Amino acid sequence: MTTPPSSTSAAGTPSAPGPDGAGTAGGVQAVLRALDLMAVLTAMPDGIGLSDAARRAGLAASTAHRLLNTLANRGWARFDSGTGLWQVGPEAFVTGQAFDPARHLVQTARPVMQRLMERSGETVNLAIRSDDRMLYLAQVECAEMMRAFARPGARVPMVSTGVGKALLAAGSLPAPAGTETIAPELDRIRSQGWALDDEEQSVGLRCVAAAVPAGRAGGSPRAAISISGPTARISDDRLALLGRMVGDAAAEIGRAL
Amino acid sequence: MTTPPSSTSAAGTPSAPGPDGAGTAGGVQAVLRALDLMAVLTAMPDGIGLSDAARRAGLAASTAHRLLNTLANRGWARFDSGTGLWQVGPEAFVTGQAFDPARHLVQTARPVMQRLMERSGETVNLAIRSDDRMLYLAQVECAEMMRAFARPGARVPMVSTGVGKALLAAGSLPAPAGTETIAPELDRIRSQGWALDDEEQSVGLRCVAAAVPAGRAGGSPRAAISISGPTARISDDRLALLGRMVGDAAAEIGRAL
DNA sequence: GAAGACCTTTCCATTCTATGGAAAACGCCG
DNA sequence: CGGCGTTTTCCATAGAATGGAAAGGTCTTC
Repeated sequence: MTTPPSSTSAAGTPSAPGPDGAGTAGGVQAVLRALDLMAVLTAMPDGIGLSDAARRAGLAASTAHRLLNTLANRGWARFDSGTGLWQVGPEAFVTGQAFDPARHLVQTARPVMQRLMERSGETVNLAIRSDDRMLYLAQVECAEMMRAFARPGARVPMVSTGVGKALLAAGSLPAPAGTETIAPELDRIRSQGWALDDEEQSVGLRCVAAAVPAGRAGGSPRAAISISGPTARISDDRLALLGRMVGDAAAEIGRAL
Repeated sequence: MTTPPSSTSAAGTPSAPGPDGAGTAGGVQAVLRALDLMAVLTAMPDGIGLSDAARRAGLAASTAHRLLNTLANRGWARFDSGTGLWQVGPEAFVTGQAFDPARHLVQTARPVMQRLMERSGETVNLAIRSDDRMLYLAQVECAEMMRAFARPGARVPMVSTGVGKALLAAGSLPAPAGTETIAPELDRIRSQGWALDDEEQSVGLRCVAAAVPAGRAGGSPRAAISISGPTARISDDRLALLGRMVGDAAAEIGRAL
């Protein structure tokens, strides 16, 4: 059940949730602080010490200590007694897997991505829009070890990446700041069917991308896939071929949805 | 559960009172409640209404409303205005990807898993121990559409699954309750090099599994991989062959770590 | 079409809870 | 050993979270 326009199970359709208390900016303070600590742990996947984490989150050490222990009690953070550092815990992974696009999209896209990787010989990525950036959901790496830059979970700007531009050209709304500056390029993308990121995101790295058509007709695309590799391999004379391949794969994923 | 910083004080002070306030059981109440709500969202990946979520978390509707909005402000929950339901948000996915084993283990294991899937023709899973259960981290699905039962993020008992028994046989500690009852089977697993789950976890589903040797010598294994498929295809006369394949693949992953 | 049922959202006085400073345990290095 | 940075505990206070009640919606039923 993807998006039935108006049919709801039983409840009255609520409007968008607004901030609850005008006095409490953003919500419940203790929860916001705990989430900020989780963000700190996310930024330091190898672990971080208590006082360091407290500093980065702008908290007193005793407060950070209490909050981290609270998070650990539910498995969202964990204390590595070997290194003496705090890390993201297993529950965060479990819950992250329940993020809807990660379940459905990745599930159906991965086989197609795998075949695309085999045919093109390059790493293939899947991303969706999240706010004004692109969020990488999955990756199928090519054999050529060429440390990719965007791991799943990473976010990148829309206007400087293949996946982002492909989605913008397909009419993703609202248009983020800076879209105007690449309007001509978006036109070209629409006519040729694929987008190019020519070392704009990472030096030496080129990406060829295409938007995944929305499952339901009339819907606007939410995801895009890309082939990425060193400029040496993604050469000018291969662009058209790779563009066709990524476009076909994107269409195939769209059909499978 | 994770190990909170230990205060293993063998020295002088007689530690009378409970740690960090006997009044605050488990930690900061508001945070615990918010995490409970996240667990509710995790259990209902397709979304859940506010009052339903409040009921399941044992909270007043107004409290749940406030906490969900707080979570949404940081992107951990999201309100789908189409369905009027609350879901896990993108930040949970981002943070979940920072869970250490998901980064390293999956990264290095996936190519090997892919090859194992191609050679065996069956779905391949990777799991680690989390508390007293096995947590599935990654999956490489076979072409034969055979809806697998364990998606990444799912947790299963150790004593009734291939991956769990393989890890127990390899000496994972502490031994969970019920280990004694399968002691003979563990002996067999050790001698033959692979474990079998014969429809114990899911009817009609057989798994052949092996533990991934620890990266560092002397360390105890933390992960295991399995081949799983319908009993019809994982037939008795293929068991030995599949067992050898999964054992070889596990060894290869261990070497690559 | 009006009443009813149910869910969501806002508001606010009260109470309980989170807070952070201080000091105590701990570990490290010179 | 003595000093320093860190982690951990404790506690009085301030302030934040709480939940009941009521308002605002939507869909159903009669």
